[in-house]
Amino acid sequence: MSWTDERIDRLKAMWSEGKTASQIADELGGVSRNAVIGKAHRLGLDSRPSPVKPGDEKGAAPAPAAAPPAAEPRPAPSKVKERPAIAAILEAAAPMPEDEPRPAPAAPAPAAAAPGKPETNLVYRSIGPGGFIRQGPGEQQAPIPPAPPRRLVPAKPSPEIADKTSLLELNDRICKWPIGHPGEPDFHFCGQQANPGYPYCVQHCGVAYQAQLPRRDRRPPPPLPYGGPRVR
DNA sequence: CCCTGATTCGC
DNA sequence: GCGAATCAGG
Repeated sequence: MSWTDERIDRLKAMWSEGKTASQIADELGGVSRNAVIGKAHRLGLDSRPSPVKPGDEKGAAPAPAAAPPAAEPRPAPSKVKERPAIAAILEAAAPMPEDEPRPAPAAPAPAAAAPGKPETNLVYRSIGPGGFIRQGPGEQQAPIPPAPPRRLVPAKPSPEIADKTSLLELNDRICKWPIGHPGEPDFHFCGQQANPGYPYCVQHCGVAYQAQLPRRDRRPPPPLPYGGPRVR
């Protein structure tokens, strides 16, 4: 597999959505997690919290009196990873200056919502059975770093069709909107009268067909063929 | 062990 | 440019 423009776009999108490299690799298919990470870096996508990158490092506060070891050149190719003795000494010698101006603990934490600013525009776009979120074409990264609190709900069919509509009962006149997840005991379909010409009822058409933003080259919409997060 | 992302380096 | 191998933290 090669990195076509299309695949690169998808990579960028998913990367900025916060998908893990593994997820992205899975959805793109044909590439490994490493390939995704490698590509992301080559593209200059912003790096994400990595377990191995604490952020800052030494240099910010060198040991007070101790020595500036002046970047010891990597010595022998020995397999020794660190020398515990040295590490311990450095650690002990650096009693953490901590002269930073601490914010007063009494400072109120208004958190997300500033008083004068009512949340103007929510960016939730849609949550279909796949539960995906769309945003304007211009917006590159999701303004929702914390995972959206979406959670699929039991979603009962209306009382009139309390008896579940099974796969075998589907025809082109009834809504085929899936309720639940395939394989689960109560998985069934909406079963309402379908919106003529569409596979779903009016309500579910409203969910399934979002107003398409003016987009010249249409991107394949959701990476999720079906499914969404399983609710357990 | 599993997961994660970062980096290296031969191709 | 690509990505497997490797590293290293959670």
